[in-house]
Amino acid sequence: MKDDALKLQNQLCFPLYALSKEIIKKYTPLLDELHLTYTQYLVMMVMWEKQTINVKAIGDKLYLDSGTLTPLLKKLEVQRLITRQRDTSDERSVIIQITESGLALKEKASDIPAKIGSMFNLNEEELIQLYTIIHKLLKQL
Amino acid sequence: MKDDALKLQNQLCFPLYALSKEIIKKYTPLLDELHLTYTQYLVMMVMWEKQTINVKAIGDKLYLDSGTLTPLLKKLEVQRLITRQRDTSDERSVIIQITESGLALKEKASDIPAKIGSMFNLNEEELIQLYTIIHKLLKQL
DNA sequence: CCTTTTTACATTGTATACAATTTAATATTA
DNA sequence: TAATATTAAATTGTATACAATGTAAAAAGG
Repeated sequence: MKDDALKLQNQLCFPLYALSKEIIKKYTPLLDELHLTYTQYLVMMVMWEKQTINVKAIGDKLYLDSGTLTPLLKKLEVQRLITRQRDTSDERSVIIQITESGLALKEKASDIPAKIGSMFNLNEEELIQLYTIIHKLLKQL
Repeated sequence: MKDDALKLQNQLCFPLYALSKEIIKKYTPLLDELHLTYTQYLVMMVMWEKQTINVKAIGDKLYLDSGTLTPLLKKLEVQRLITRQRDTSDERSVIIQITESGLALKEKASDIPAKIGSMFNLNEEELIQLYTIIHKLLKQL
């Protein structure tokens, strides 16, 4: 690798980490109204798409393990947004189901993407570049 | 904003968050040898550059607050990598100084950037695009 | 100069993250 | 099929993150 490229890569890992945190901070006030944290919101997005899915599959989608998901899902259960039950056909697995309240919350969350998007002043070309590179990296790692 | 752009932006926040976490996971085995976590490594990078700096300035550079830094800096102090002392000219401020051991650790860490870089199969153009867009976003947020 | 405000750090409380281990169930294979 | 290996969750322990609050010091301003 060229020296320049090495230097540049050095200036990428930290900004990526910082940017990720700053974006999550922007979500926080919007999600407060729904009584969700960012990670809980990610899980609910999966649930809005799937309605029924097990813990393992949620983890695969969100790059999270049971150590993170188990307590988080218990909190969503307390809020009556989901239910948790063992899979009778495979007792190792726990099936997560969205509730009526959970589904209803989707409407309340519907304006969040646009609000967050409006904070990103990127043009279409930049969005596509960023999308392309990030997904390429995620596949590599 | 166009619908397409909105959809794309939706597929950006989460991948950014996931990518950031995956990259940090790649650092972990390398940093284990130095008995540092990723965040501790970021602080040490600041110390290698500055030698002497106060907590507030570290926080500004790394987007971290005293709630995160105070306990982390105490751990680095226990490891004898830094010292902490009140600024006599402004008793509100705490001055962090790197120690000999702390400086010595820089050599051990010198091959980390190249090792991480080798996991990024991006060409120069992509590196520059990513760098440009991330820094643009960080400035906006 | 004295009151008010701001600043820097520490503390408290909540919520991730994740490695490592444990437990129970299922799959594999000798 | 009995022993072994693998898998899915849960648990434990450590380390962030950060909002909110507390505390003490410094700055501002009347």
